Amino acid sequence: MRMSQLAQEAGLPTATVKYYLREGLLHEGRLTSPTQAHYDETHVERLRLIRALVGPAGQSIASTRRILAAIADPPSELDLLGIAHDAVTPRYPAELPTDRARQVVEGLGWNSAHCAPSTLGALQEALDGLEAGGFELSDETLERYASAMMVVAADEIAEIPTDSAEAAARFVILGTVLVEPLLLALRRLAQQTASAQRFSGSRQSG
Amino acid sequence: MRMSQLAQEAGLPTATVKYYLREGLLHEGRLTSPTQAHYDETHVERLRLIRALVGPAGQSIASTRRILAAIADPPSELDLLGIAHDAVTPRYPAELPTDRARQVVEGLGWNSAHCAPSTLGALQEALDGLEAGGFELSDETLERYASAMMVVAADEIAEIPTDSAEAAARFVILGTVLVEPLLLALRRLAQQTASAQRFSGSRQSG
DNA sequence: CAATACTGGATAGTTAGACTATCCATGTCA
DNA sequence: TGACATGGATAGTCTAACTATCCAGTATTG
Repeated sequence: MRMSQLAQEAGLPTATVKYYLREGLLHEGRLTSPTQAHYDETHVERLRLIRALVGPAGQSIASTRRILAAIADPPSELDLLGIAHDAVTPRYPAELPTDRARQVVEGLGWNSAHCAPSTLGALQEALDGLEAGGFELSDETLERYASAMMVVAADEIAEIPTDSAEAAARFVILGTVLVEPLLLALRRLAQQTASAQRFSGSRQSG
Repeated sequence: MRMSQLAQEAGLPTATVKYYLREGLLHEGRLTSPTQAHYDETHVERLRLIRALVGPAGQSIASTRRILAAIADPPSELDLLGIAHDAVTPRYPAELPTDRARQVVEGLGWNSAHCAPSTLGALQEALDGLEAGGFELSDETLERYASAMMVVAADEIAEIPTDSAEAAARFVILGTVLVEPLLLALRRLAQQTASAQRFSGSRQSG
């Protein structure tokens, strides 16, 4: 198919498709002449993936490019997560001390040596944010949250496909990013459900 | 204190403080003359909160304004969550059908009538995103994720302070937003921990 | 085979969001 | 008194993500 049809299939203006081509998010079509190209189903799928990443998953174009690159050139299983997380985690100021984050991680019985610095930075920022908002989480609460997320994470790690490096990379990298909005939506729905139970039934729709 | 000192306490340029004043995020200082004003500790705290919201919590200025307004003018406990979630959830296209989201919620044994439309929209988008990425979550996996988030949510709902409407509003609204980055960070750390366990020990730092 | 429409690629322009800089008529204080 | 700071208004900057225009080169149609 040609570009206008590709754009139509993906529900995007051709100008946007051209933009994604320029930005290297979408692979080139097969040139049939110096000024004409053909696109196929892989382009349609890629566009859908791009939209999912920059839409619900909230990734930037630059981050999406890194994610797609990591999938296309799969790293070894050993540092898959590191690369996935680094591709996705914004840079934190290197001077941000992560003492408290480390302390929390160790307190949970996890080994902070296994944790990427950028992820520890993210935890530190989250803790700082809560503090700025006047929240203090008890250790027990933090532990409950952490074990809840461990349930999710253990599940995900267990389900990493082992048949091919490509499949594993795709699973880990996309799973990292695409499951985030799912979890946040589930949390809110759970809050609404729990709230309805606590305030026994009648709540106005908000 | 005066503006330059306020800005210094918060670690921000005065131009930014002025901007937040203009945008209505920061309450006015007490005028001591037509062109001079005094600020106090509440302004410093407010600035810290604003930075936490627009920083780690990733909220926009407009969303931050809604959040602060909801805290300042606390709604009843009954529709607190609805307002908190609406203040925070981006608008979803109204025509987006949420059939599947409803079905998932009901399948979890929750009552979709207790769920805000915007939150169902968020769930639907998350599910669509996963599908676009070629993921299919089994019902069991979805259930495990949902119950993990219910652990978190039930905890939060149970801890809503009951002494004052202000305290409750602050807890719910800020908790909704500020805990999100915490959960995402914990999930990644849990993944790294689980991964290290699965691949028995030696993983390069990423 | 000429007229027309469309294509891919390059380049420039737009929009929105979040600041940032400049001005200026007061205040303040050494 | 006079240098400097302040609050408020206004305009400018910067980045990200598109969007519009242009143009030479096909494809297509009568």
